[in-house]
Amino acid sequence: MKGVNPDDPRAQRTRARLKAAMLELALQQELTSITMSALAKRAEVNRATVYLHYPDVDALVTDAMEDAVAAVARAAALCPLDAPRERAPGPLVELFEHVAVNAALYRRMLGAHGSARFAARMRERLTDELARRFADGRRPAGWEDVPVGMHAAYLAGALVGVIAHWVADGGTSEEAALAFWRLFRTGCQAAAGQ
Amino acid sequence: MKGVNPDDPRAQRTRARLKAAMLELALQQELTSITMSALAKRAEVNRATVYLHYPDVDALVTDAMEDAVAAVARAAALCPLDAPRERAPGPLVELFEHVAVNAALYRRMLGAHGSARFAARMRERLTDELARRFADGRRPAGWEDVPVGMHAAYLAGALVGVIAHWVADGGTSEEAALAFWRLFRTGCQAAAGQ
DNA sequence: TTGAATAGTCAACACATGTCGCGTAAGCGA
DNA sequence: TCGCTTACGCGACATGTGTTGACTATTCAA
Repeated sequence: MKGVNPDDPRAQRTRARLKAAMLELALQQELTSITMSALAKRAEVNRATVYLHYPDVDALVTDAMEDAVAAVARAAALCPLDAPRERAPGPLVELFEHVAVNAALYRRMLGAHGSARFAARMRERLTDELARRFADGRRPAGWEDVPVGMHAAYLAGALVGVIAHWVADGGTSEEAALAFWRLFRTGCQAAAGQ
Repeated sequence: MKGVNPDDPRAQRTRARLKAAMLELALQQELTSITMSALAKRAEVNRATVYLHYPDVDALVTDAMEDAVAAVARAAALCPLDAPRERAPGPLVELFEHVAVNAALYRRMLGAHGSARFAARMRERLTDELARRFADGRRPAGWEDVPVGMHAAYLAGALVGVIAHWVADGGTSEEAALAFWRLFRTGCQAAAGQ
């Protein structure tokens, strides 16, 4: 990892091929068994070149999943808080559908042989997105005496926990989205009512 | 990792030395930079011997932290659900105090360069412990239409999320325990009241 | 106390890793 | 188009990894 101009078209192509190769390999084997050598070979890039862009496999994994993480964080922050308890809001359903489509990837990423960096990144993005939203005033009522960061971290962790449990155990995305929404929403409306 | 009798006193001594060496090294450097060679040297054990007990660094990390994980899971399952919202129950406070004492370790374990296996193990233990408790009938009211596993995974993830955020950001264990308890408890009592 | 079972040590192996310096060729500004 | 910059390929190097087989020493049972 020296300095490589990220805007150089050659560098962009190389990174794109490396990320594509990573996603292909991640579908076939555990992350811990994916080597820099195998990545370089599949991406048809010299092994030394990989280190010009990523210091290790984990960094490449995280970058390859960045779009997915951003989509999840955005969807989470878009959920209207006043949706009825019995019907999960659209963005949340779409979030779980996105995870369902890429379930094999998320299972690998969040599993025992997954990526600590990805999991940390996902929690962090979710926490930041929710904290920003709460700071904007759009925060569920009833927890004004809890720091915004804590509240955001609580919900971000809960979402990651439910996703990890769901992709490992199976079930439809509708069930998972509704279960999460009920767990969140009940506390929310109840707190407002007392 | 062939077969080694776990009860053999020689094997027990070796594992104890390896786990101690791991905890020492984990306080000094990132987990990703801890090598089997360094572990073997510090534990005064031959490098080849390490592989008789642990297939990789992550397995050793997880085993070294197993007692801590068990303590956390036990404490979480012991919390009385009817404790007042303004005062976190004893077991929860003790849980956060335990984490505070070992904050440096938890920060490493749950951070970006931490252990996916440890994080997954902790969530899993917490989920199992809570699910067992809920199955025993000691479950917060108001979520009967949510699968027990999902509920347990939600809370386990939330706890891990709060701990990760707290050890990264700082603050007293009392504050953290109370914040978590308020986040959980409000939803809980509110749900029962409607 | 003696002997069988086995955990540990040691040296050595093929392979992966991370990092060089050098040469080539793709990209960009004038 | 020309020339400078630099991403990339290539080969090589020291080090870490995971495994093996032979030897030593600890443990436990007869």
